Amino acid sequence: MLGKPTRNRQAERRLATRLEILDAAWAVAREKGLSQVTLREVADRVGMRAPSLYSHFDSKHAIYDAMFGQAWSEALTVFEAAKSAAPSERRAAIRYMAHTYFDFAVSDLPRNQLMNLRMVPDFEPSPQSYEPAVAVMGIARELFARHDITAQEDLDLYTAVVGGLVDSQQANDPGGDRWGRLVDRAVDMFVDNLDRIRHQQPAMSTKGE
Amino acid sequence: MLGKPTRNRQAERRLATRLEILDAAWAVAREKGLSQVTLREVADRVGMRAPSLYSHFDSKHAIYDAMFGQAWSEALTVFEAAKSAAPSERRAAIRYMAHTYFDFAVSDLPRNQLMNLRMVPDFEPSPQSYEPAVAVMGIARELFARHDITAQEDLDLYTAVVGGLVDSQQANDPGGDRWGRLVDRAVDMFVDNLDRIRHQQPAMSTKGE
DNA sequence: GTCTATACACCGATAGAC
DNA sequence: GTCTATCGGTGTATAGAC
Repeated sequence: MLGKPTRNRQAERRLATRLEILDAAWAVAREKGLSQVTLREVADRVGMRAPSLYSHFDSKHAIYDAMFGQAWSEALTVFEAAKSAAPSERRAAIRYMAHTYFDFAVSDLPRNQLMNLRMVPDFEPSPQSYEPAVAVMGIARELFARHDITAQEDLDLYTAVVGGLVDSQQANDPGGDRWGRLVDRAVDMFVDNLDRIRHQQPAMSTKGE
Repeated sequence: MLGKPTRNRQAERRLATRLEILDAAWAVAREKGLSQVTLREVADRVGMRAPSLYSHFDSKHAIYDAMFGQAWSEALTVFEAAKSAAPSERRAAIRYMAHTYFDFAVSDLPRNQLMNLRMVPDFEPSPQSYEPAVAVMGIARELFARHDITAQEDLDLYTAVVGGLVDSQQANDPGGDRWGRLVDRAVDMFVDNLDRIRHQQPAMSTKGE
């Protein structure tokens, strides 16, 4: 008597359909903007009627949620590679991480809009989709820890600076590099500030959470 | 024969109604969020039917546009006062301006969401409503010029840093001060970086746009 | 000019037949 | 699973009462 097949054709087909729907949603987002992603438009692109999408996703927010998870999973892949490829010297390493994040964020407008919330009113990611986002933060934290940067305030300041550069770039000069050119300088500014603070107070290096 | 009355009661009434509508829209935004501002809800609060709002505004976007103009006009008032009250020493002056902007932005979530776009899909402010926003930038530019900071890159870096602090604060710790505590440090970091760059290249002080 | 009633096109979501 | 039909919601256009 044969047992259950190791491959489940039905589950594979179902997963493929889910991915097809998400691809269509990304396509609409990139062509017409994130706010123009409607169930009818997405359904049309995959050859369905709008209500049929509910067989694969509980709601429109569930589609956004899955896209959010995809986006941060992509980021996780990029950051894991960057972690291995990063230079060993502190300033160079942080420059490398900053450029990695900046380029990734700026290269895809709707993806970044979705990843950093806003723009989709009332959308909150599920814990599951948030997982890769936490993992990305963990990688950044590890890399900073290599260079003895562990204080939460230091990481907060860094994320605010790099996030501010990304936001300014996308809002005021999309497609250009007016703020991209400032990434190295911003990192230098940050590292110099760290050095200065430690020089003044050399005994507070293991404070952060 | 009497000429035209100097006061136009009809125009006054019309303006008052416009302000009443905008106040109602702000109230909805603060109570339920910016995305929950609907014409029917706003109309209900001022004792009208939804289509009647079209006697006072061309569209819902026109309401957002007027709110955008109001918000930046408030900012202009605050910044003009700050300009007069700012300390004369450079570092202290920039700290003062940074705190002024940070506190203003953080104190009203929906206002800031509207001022810095996003969150309202497809909304673009009209040139007229954008005017006070430009004026605010002009004031900031003047104050920086007092301290010989005129290069566009320097201003770009500053706005990115302060904007990043505001965004981080509102997104990750609304109501708290986790990033607010970093404002002084961020300004110091910025000013130190300016000093360092000038010390290295003392002949590039009049480069910016 | 100001407001209302009505209507339209679109949205996300649900119910039920097949 | 996917369909059709439909619901309550939205922004908005228009015709007409006052």
